[in-house]
Amino acid sequence: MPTHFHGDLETVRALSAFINLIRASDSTMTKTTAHLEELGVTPGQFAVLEALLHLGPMCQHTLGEKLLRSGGNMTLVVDNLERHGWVRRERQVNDRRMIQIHLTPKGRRLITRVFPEHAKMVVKVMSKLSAAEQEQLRKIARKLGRGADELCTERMKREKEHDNDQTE
Amino acid sequence: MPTHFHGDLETVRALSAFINLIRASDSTMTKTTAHLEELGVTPGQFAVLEALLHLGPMCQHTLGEKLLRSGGNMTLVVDNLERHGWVRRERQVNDRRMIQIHLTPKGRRLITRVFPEHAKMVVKVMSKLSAAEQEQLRKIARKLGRGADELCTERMKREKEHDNDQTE
DNA sequence: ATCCAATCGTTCAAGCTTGAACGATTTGAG
DNA sequence: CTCAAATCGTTCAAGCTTGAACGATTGGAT
Repeated sequence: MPTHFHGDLETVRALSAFINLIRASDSTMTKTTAHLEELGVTPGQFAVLEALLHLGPMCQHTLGEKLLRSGGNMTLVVDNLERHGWVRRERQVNDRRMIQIHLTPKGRRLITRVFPEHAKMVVKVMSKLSAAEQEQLRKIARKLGRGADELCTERMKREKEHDNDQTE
Repeated sequence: MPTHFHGDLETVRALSAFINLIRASDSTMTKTTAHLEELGVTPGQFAVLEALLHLGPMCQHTLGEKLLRSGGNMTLVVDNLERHGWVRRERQVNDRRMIQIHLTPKGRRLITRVFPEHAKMVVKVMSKLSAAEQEQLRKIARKLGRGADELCTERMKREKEHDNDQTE
């Protein structure tokens, strides 16, 4: 969608980059997760399984941070994964607040089989870009994502200090 | 999240670009829509109001295409916007299947007031990138988005032909 | 003129996502 | 040690999103 907004150059530039970023993300995500549907695996579930496969067992909170999802969401997704028998919860003995999530053999078999298909689909979608463009995209997107996250944490820090100022 | 996946160079490159794209989109979207919350405007509602402001009245189906949302979703979002008195439905006389969505004066006042704040936030988030980087991002993301959409329509076309082959 | 296919909006069930409130557990300051 | 604050997972209400099924309407082929 072209931005039919007329304003100063800086704003138009930022809005154009933004809208194209969002739409590219939307389209590629939809495209690359379409094949999961028939397996009864949701994108959220796939993301958890993939993280567990490539990063190893971890507690739900860490999982939520990695995947940018809320705690409540992680509980639900892990519930569903557990119901399918793809992961198991293991209460930590040294800190009983944490519950580490492990792939079951069944879950490992699933994600090991499904991930290559996913990777193939990503390669196919990305092949619309040259290798150099993919590299540029990676660098720029990484920089942008980091920046946005920093803005969020900065704002949270400010609000926290502001709260402290008020309560003192 | 680093991809701890080890495979051939092409796959690693595509996956790295992909994951950073998704995360950048997620983070910037979250950041730039945070201020809408306090107004009782959801991101989906904001998107519709903005489209109506900058592109003019249009029917729900077109709206769904522009915003990459399903028809059922558009019905719900327009319902909620109508409930707030921000838009009105107008049945077309020449084709009674279509319903054109118009901004009400109240809705126009709202989006006219809110959009600049949104734009300011986008500029702020994007300012982590140089002007040249923003331009590169726009071009690459646009190319990628187009490519992914084409893949989708191609697949739909193939499936359609396949259906025809079967029914014939 | 008739009828079939396509288009558009609605409805519904299912699932995802979030934020807030809550209980259990741990940590650290005094 | 003691207790307040922080951390972690759970629960819940609310809202978003989709796909499929459905009725209304239109266009085109015969």
